Amino acid sequence: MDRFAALGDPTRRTIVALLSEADRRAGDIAAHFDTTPPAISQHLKVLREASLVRVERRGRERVYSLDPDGLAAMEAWIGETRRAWNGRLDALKHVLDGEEGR
Amino acid sequence: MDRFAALGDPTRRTIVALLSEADRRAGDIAAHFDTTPPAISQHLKVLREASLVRVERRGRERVYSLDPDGLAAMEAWIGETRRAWNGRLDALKHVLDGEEGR
DNA sequence: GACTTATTTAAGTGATAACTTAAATGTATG
DNA sequence: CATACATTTAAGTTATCACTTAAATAAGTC
Repeated sequence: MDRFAALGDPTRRTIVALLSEADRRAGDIAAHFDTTPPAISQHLKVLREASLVRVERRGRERVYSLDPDGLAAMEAWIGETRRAWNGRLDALKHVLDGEEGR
Repeated sequence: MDRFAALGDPTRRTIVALLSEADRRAGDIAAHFDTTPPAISQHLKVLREASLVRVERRGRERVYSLDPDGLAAMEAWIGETRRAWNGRLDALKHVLDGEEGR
């Protein structure tokens, strides 16, 4: 599952938001939801594989933290796409202003 | 289906990229893929409902264009999430520098 | 070392998403 | 106005996803 699909699930998006505030143990993350720990564990696996979060074993606990690289890559894709569109808009403006030759 | 889920599908992401380059008729979009026109039409419906693209009827054709507001909202969410994380990082740096009281 | 605690892995189920073909809608054209 | 064209809607199928419960793994505690 790619990064965008990973963030397509609202539960996973909430997890990412939680981790943007603070690193958290798996159990603490699960406590934020109505679902069972295994369900959250599976979501965390998806986020891990998408390089959106990282884990660190600490004793019998696992502490999750945000992996900013994954989010940065998504933001970059969207930003580039928007910039391409904006570029077209600017080109149109120039035409309307009679500046197409410059 | 929310915006993030809409962009979770690779075909739809390609459609968005195509529309960032130029407005296109539904049939031209479909021609870029191996799938049938109905499949693309369904993808376009999802993108429309997510406010990621817009349609304009032109005779018997429908011209699709990017709706930058949807992309902007996604970029904003990611940006804010990343900023929150960076903020924590900065706070940590201050602590390490012995500036936690300021 | 048995027992509890934290988390994951396994296996199975129901919902949904993406595709297909066929039919419907609406517009241009001879 | 009959026919072709562009696109969508409908209906059905298959694969995938998110969930559940049960079992496994691993690390602390008495």
